[in-house]
Amino acid sequence: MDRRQLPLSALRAFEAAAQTLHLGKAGEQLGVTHGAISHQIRALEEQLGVVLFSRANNRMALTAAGISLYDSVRDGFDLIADGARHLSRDKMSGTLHIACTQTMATCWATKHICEFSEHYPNINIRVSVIDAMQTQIPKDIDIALCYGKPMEDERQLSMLVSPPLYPVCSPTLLNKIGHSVSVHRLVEQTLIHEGHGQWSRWLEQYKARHTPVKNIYFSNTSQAIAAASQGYGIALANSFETLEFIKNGQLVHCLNKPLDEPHNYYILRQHDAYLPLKVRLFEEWIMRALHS
Amino acid sequence: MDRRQLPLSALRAFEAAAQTLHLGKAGEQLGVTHGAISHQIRALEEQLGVVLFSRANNRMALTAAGISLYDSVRDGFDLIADGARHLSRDKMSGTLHIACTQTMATCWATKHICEFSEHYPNINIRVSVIDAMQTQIPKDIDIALCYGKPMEDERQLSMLVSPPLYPVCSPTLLNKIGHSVSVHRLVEQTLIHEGHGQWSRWLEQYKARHTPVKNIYFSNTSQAIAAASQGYGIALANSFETLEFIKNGQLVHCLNKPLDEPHNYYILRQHDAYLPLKVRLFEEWIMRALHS
DNA sequence: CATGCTTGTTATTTTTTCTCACAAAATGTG
DNA sequence: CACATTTTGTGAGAAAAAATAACAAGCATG
Repeated sequence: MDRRQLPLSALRAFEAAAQTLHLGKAGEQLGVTHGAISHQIRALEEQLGVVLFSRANNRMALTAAGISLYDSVRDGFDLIADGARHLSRDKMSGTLHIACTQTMATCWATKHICEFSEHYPNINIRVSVIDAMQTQIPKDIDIALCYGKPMEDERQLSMLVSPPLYPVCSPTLLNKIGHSVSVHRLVEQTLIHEGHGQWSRWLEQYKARHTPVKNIYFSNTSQAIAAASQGYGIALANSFETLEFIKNGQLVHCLNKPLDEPHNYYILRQHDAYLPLKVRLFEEWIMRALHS
Repeated sequence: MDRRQLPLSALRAFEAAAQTLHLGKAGEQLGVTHGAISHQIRALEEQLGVVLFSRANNRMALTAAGISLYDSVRDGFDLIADGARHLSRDKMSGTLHIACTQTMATCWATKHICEFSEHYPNINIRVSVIDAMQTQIPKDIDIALCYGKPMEDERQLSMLVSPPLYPVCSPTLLNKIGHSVSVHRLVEQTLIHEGHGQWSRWLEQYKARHTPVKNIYFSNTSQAIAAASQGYGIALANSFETLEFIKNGQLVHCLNKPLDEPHNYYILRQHDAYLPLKVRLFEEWIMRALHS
């Protein structure tokens, strides 16, 4: 029996008949007459070359082959019906456990997580903070938004965005230091670090031999950005992290010299063959947000 | 999505499209044009109220909902196709391990086992001997033919035949003792026992107070029958056990007084939810043999 | 033995599905 | 950039499949 020419309607009729063992009731289930069921079953038996029912004594009973086929068909249709049932937006439920870095939760992801939550009102969202540069995620996390060096792992879906880091500061500070500042003038300002050594690489990339005059170190980027937005110095951050601040006028790019970042935003998921729909939906949501 | 009105044709078209991500190729798989697939998918999306493909850039890609549905549909159809594939007689293979008592193998079951084997030439048969009155069967036995008191167990299928035991002897012996022999005359002959104390119950049922004159004891019924057929005395046996001997003229009923037997022929199977088709087929074969 | 229930069958009608032809949009190519 | 090619979408009509209605036949039950 070729997969591509399964007599599906006949199999559905057979299923109903096998369940009820009564052509009339089977027809009622499917909203047709007993004749329709009879036709379908006859055609099915002919096509398979196997007798599925014994019709002795005016009563239907499954043959061994019929029982065997019924097992398969019932379970197959159950699988399909369950799959179809859970597709519609209002029927989706359960909790989606998302994890992301502190910085992402503060700067970029919140907006998209909240919009996702509004769009799928019956999915409960729980957000946990994890460290950046994650390679494995805890068992209770469905999906994680990470930032770091791309890993080769099938569970890991690279988001293919590697936004460059720009020096940013408050507009006030930019006015003070002047708009067409040189690399050498820039590094005379307070540099706000966020723990990943990115300023060193930026300075190296732009051949800034000068040791920076003053440095402030934070443990994560959102703190660094907050400090920069309040005028305390110049931070290095990418457009995802600074998007809202720049829109609000709290931050500006103070030099058009990006750090080419080998780091990436990526998604980590549990390694399940059957990824739950809610996980796939969130992934799709994030991907769409990134590419628009 | 109600189980009884799944749009099966549309789901099959969807499956092909999801696999190929190309309406033309999907149509080719199913032997239709791309237009047919397009119609079906459109109808499916409308009925489910869910977008299954993103059609941006002249290229099809599954949405999250589409992936989820595809998982279900693919596996569901696989299940059904596999079930249908294994139905036809010449495609069945593997080994069926049957067990029965020594007596059954000698007297009754052999014929049916061999005819079954001829009818399903690709199923290998292995027959093992087990003790009668079995309540559990070894793990490597697929199905067992037993004889004993009916047990209440879901794995046990009573065959509902409880054939009465008749006194039988060779025709020569019957001529010697006379055709219209009384119970009291009968028990003056050599009684051939087979280890289950059935003669005692027969004598009790027919109020034969006389202690039988001579007794021979065998450990199983086939030995007792062989002895009786060779004229050594009178055995008690049922029609299943004596069928061939009576047909051949080696044995005759020597008195029309049956022992009402509380024992039964029954079938024991492994307790699997999915009983393999070959097991069901053999069971069906035996049941049909019994009721015809 | 008659009545009711169940399955089977045939001709016909209804519904579904498919095709064909063309449209629209995007991609790749010279 | 124009043009051929590829791919999906669509609508009317054709083809195919499925369902119906009405009746036949077999069996069971009372």
